[in-house]
Amino acid sequence: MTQTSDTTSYKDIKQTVLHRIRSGELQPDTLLPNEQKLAVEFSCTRTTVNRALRELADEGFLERRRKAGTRVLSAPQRQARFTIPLVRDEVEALGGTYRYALVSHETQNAPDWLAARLSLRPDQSVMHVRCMHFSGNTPFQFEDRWIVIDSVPQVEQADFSSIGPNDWLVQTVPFTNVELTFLASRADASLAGFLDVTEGEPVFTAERITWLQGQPVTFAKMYFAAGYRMTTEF
Amino acid sequence: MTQTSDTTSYKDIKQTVLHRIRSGELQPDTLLPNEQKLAVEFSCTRTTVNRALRELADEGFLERRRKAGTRVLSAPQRQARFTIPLVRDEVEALGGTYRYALVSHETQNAPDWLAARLSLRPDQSVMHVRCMHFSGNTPFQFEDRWIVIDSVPQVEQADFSSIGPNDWLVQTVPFTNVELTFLASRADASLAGFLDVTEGEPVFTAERITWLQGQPVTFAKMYFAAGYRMTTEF
DNA sequence: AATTCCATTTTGTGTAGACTTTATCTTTTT
DNA sequence: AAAAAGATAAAGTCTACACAAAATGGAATT
Repeated sequence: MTQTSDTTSYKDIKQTVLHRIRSGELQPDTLLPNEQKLAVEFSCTRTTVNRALRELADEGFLERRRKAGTRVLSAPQRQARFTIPLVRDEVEALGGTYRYALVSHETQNAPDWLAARLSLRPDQSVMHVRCMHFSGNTPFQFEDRWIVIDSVPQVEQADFSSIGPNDWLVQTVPFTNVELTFLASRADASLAGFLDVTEGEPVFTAERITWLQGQPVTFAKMYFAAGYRMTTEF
Repeated sequence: MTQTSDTTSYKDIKQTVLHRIRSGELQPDTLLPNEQKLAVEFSCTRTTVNRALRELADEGFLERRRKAGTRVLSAPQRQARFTIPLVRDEVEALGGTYRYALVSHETQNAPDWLAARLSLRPDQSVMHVRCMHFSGNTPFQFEDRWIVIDSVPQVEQADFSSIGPNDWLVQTVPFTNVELTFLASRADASLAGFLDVTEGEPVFTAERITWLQGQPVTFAKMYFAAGYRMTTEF
């Protein structure tokens, strides 16, 4: 179907099975025929069927268990996949010109709440960086970030006046584990000033904790300008 | 490594390659050896290497192009996977007792903004349902939903006094396409009453548009109680 | 100098078959 | 009846090989 070729591809099978689910031909909780039988039906090998069903299971449509078989999930575990863009990319994708400005940075002992959050010893020192991201001259995001110096000692040589701490970290410790949280917070006087909104306004906020092989690397709060919407399709 | 067997599995290869990336042995933008060579290195077939690299590319670590080869992504396209839970499950996972209450429902012509949003004809009628989700006696979420009757005619027989519109829709048209948006909004007087917060407070809000094979099915705004946090790890 | 064309390399995907792992079901034993 | 043991079915994964598709880099042509 998809290609001009005459063989049945795993993509064809995915599409067909998905169609059967959506049309109601395959009811939720129904058991599918086993791979062997589907292979006969689609006149292809079991390998091909396996890949199709495996991917559909990955995508949250099916549940597969050895010996038990493959069944249609009744409450589809649909998963949204957010691709978290870098601020620069996001601004540019929206047609703006990206501009970065450092607000402040200083090294200090980890405040208690941060030490607790990241499981730091109370004496560990962190670099506190605050900065702004603009789209043209419009505030886009205010970033409030702490970086654990023991985890990234090079940070003491970093020059955050020209490069944002996020960009710097992505370049320096690119592959990390992340805990991401979205919430709505309230603009206090200071934040209202940075984002050019009225004090008390709702602000879409993302918190991000980053770990490198079990070591806490950074905690960031990102406050987005009024009207910001984080959207995804799936 | 993972198993007791003596063959190299695609999981071993994934782990090894990922480790080489994290440790800096494979720098961003570096080209990996081709599948043939890796197969020799890991003494397995190219098929096995292919699966490992394909999955790592899926997960956003690598970029693969025919003829060009496989390279480490410099700005890892890490994707957050949010599993969107049903409200009931979410409340129960947090240790609460789920309770549902219908606030209002009525059939009407689609308001202009909704017709525009969902590409409806101005005369198409929709069912407007408002309801509350509680954790014990604490407000958890206020749901404001429109359902396109032409797309789901059965909705006219549905009894939303006992079952939530989301649960009903999941049962009725389980497999759909979704556009999901997160934002921060401001509690107006009515919403403040429902969620038991002060008027003007920030409210974490999710909007969800659902399509069934190109047909708009439903638009929902979900307003979460104060302090709500949507978290994911990846 | 630019463009078109083509060979080659690399990933993408299919076939055929084997062995492995796990969970379920059945049977047997307690 | 309950618990333990064993048979078996289904998915999971690997090997070995083949051909397809894409895109790149260089050669040929304009």
